[in-house]
Amino acid sequence: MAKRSDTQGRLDDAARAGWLYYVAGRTQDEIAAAMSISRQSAQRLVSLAVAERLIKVRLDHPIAACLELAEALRKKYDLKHVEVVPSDPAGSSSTVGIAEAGAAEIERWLKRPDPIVIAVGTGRTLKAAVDQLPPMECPQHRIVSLTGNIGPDGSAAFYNVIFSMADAIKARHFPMPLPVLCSSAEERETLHDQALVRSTLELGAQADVTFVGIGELGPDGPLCVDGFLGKEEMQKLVREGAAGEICGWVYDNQGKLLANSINDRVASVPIPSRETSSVIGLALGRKKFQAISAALKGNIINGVITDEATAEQLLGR
Amino acid sequence: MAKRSDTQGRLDDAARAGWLYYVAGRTQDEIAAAMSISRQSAQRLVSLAVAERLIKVRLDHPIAACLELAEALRKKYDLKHVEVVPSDPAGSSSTVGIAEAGAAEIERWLKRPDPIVIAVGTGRTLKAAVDQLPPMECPQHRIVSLTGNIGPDGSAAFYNVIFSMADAIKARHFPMPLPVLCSSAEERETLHDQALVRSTLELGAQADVTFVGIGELGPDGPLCVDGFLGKEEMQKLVREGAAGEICGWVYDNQGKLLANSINDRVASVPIPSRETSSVIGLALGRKKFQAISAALKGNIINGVITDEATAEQLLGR
DNA sequence: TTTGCTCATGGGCAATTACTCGTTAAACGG
DNA sequence: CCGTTTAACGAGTAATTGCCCATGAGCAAA
Repeated sequence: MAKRSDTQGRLDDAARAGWLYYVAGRTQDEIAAAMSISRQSAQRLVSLAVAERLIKVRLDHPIAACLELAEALRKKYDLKHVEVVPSDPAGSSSTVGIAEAGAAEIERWLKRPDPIVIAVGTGRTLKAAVDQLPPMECPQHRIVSLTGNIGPDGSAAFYNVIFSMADAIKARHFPMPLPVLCSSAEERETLHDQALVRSTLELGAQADVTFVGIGELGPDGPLCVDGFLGKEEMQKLVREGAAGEICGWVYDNQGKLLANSINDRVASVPIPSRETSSVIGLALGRKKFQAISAALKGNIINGVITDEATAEQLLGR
Repeated sequence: MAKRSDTQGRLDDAARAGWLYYVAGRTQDEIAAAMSISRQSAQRLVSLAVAERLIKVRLDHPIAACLELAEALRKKYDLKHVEVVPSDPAGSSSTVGIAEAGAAEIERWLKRPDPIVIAVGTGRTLKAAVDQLPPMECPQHRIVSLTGNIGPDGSAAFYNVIFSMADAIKARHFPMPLPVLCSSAEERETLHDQALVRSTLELGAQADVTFVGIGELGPDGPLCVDGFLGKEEMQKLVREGAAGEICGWVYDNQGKLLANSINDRVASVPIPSRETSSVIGLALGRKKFQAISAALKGNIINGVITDEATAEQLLGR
């Protein structure tokens, strides 16, 4: 073994040790014995092989791509939590996979023994996720709704998810006995001054984790479809640069809340602090791309659950 | 997380855990926390991902192919030690690489602090390996030659390697003061009865490790070239099914020693037990393929150092 | 030749991981 | 519906691995 101090020889040894360790599955002790070096040296060679990128690991499973996309998204937007689910090739439903994944994440939070406050927004996607929740007993937690549960016509809004959720998991729940949009900023002030509403507002601010849907704008967006906004108002919003909405809060394509008459009238609880809690958006699909992208850019949310295709769009791939 | 008992979901989890562990480099504790499972379960998932071949490791280094060939050879012939060196594309010399690798392996044994007995055969390949040995101080070991050092013309044989080796490593050495071939079986008995020879024979039987060259037969094989056998005798041997020789012991293509007049006259020490010691053959090249293959099949050697091309031949690739 | 620097080495120790065992829960078959 | 079988789980423990540090060899500049 004439000269082993040269770099090439050392890399050869590193490759050999790395191969024995990762491919052949030997222990570092065995490698050390086989190469007549100390175990510590074997360990150094293995870690050198890793550091020099000689060994490459890949995951042969559909989920692998998702995890990579998730990691890329997490880095790009500095997120606390990202989940990317495989895209349904048929791609018809907007809740395939994401609902299960969202439910799984909600369930992870619910499993915690220490009491937490979970805030939820509204929307079809979130509803689908909550519908996937298994029956549980979580009396230690509290669920608070960020949005009002009174529809534009006075009836209960369909996609207010808090009741389904509370039903499934047996937790104390705090709905917002309000409409989604008030008629004016003054009315909102009055309504928010009510004792019941005020405590809900305070609870919302304490949320440990928040799950929200992300709504796109335009005549087919949920705000219009569910009758909260007329088409004219919607067109005006879009002209003013609105890109999406979360719990009724409308933001532009940089994720900045618009300073306009709509946001002055939104009765929802302010979205909990992204500094102290996780705010996780559930959304996928080409139609919602702009809304998701803007929400991420503006740090309105610091977590996202989406699908492969949308994740790739968000990464500009 | 509706159903997690199904195999698909479990594999997904395994993939996720495997990805987090191997790609993201998280610890199993972190994975367990992230997936809301116990650390033991995380470990099970990671090991499941490995068992199910979900994670694949690849080594980007020329030596990887050699290591794979070595592992395959080791399994095919149940060998104790295999080393495969990259083939020299020019392929002219029969000692390129193999000499260095052989020297490295000899050196590994020499580095051992506990006293061992090293037996050596003869041949050009082995000589080249020994010439690569760095100066060492190994007074604790003993080297014994398996073959005589007297050539057919009464001079010292060229490729008896024990003197070069002893010179380089300063160890006690035990040459065989004999020819390679005796004139008859009776002469061999007489010679082996000498006190000096007898102790060498006994020492050879105790060898902890043996390094031998592998000779091909035919008019260009070492036995003929070095003048130990005439062409007529060689032709007779080949007709009788001889496929190769190690230390003068001639065997057929199944690695069985031939029961003929040549083996009765070979003065060499019997090849040490493959049950209790390592017998490592050094050889490469198309010409020696048959000899190597037969030696491996017949378990005459239980270790081999060769090159990529020869290894592929041996594996029938 | 001496001095100072760098780097590989091996010992020791703490962290991490793998395995075994007894228990529990779920699936299966009668 | 009940007993059997299988698989998964958690706890505990042994094995393995990662990392820090003191040491000494190799080497270049003084």
